Amino acid sequence: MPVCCLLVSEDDSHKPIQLHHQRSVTLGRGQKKMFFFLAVELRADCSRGFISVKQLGVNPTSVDNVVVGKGNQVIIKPGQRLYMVNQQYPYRVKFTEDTSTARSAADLSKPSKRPHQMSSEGNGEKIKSPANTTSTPHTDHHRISDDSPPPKKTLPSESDKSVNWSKGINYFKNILIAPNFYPQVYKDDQVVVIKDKYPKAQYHWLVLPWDSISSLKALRSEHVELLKHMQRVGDQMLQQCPDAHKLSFRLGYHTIPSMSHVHLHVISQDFDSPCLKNKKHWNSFTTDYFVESRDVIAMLEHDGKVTVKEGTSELLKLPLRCHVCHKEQPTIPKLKEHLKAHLPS
DNA sequence: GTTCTAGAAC
DNA sequence: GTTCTAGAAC
Repeated sequence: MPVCCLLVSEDDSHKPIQLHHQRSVTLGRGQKKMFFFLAVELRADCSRGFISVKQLGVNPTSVDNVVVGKGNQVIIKPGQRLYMVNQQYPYRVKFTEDTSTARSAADLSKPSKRPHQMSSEGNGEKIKSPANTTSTPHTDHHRISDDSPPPKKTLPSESDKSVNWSKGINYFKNILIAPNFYPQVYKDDQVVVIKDKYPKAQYHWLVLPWDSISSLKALRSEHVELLKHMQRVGDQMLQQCPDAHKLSFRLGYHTIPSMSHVHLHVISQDFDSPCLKNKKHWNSFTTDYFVESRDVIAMLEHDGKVTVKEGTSELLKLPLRCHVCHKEQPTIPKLKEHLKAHLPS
């Protein structure tokens, strides 16, 4: 077969993917089962000049304006545009005899590849953010975007209806497939940073590893470097935060997170947010329910694991106490009124 | 994780 | 009467 089929990334995020005649290639099917939702199966027919596209996972795939849908298969011909992950990654089909610029699709479907790499290569890739497209002077190849404080009210979204926040996989699914509502402010080959959908302070980011770690209990010595990296990335968020000089921040973990995917909270200590509504919210950030990132790392280095004291969940029921002056407050509204006194002028 | 709401607290 | 919380439902 003299003709070669190429899937060309329109945003030039990587070299064209070469597809061989009648040989199925699955993109986005990583080592981790949780990423199966991203998978798309491609099979080129070089003699007839089309690629059949089958959406295996829930990752919204579309050809031009037509959504493929999970389990469905469509044909894409030269001139048509294939989108993966909610119109994020556009591709065009090209049939050519020149294979010099192509990168074998086999490379992309290796099990060790993480799914977000299906669109680009290397560490610290840039992130498209509709909110802000300026680069920061702090990094050469990382783009950190949208450093404005969170809006007082969050926008409703279609995807919210399908969110089950208690399951890490769904949380991840939404981070990846609905980037407009879960803006990725940074990502590299190890982690992704998003703004907390329901920020409990003026600045509240989550640093999530691509590789799923269910809870602090699952952490082992081998995770030390990842956790250190997460903390560095968290610190980097502060470097580009315009209010970092006047606000204080804490970086840490909830000992018993409701979301089953280890994530580092980077949160300013003003706790000035309409999303902070109840005792559980407050105590989860101001009691020992919240453990400092450095303490988790130290524990892991020292003991090879992280132990959570029994009865930690009871801390969430403690009376409301100001984290600055430790004065007890009777209700959330009173606490919020009190906190204003500690805000920087 | 959030939203909703009955009933406790005031 | 209103405000606020806590627990069920999602």
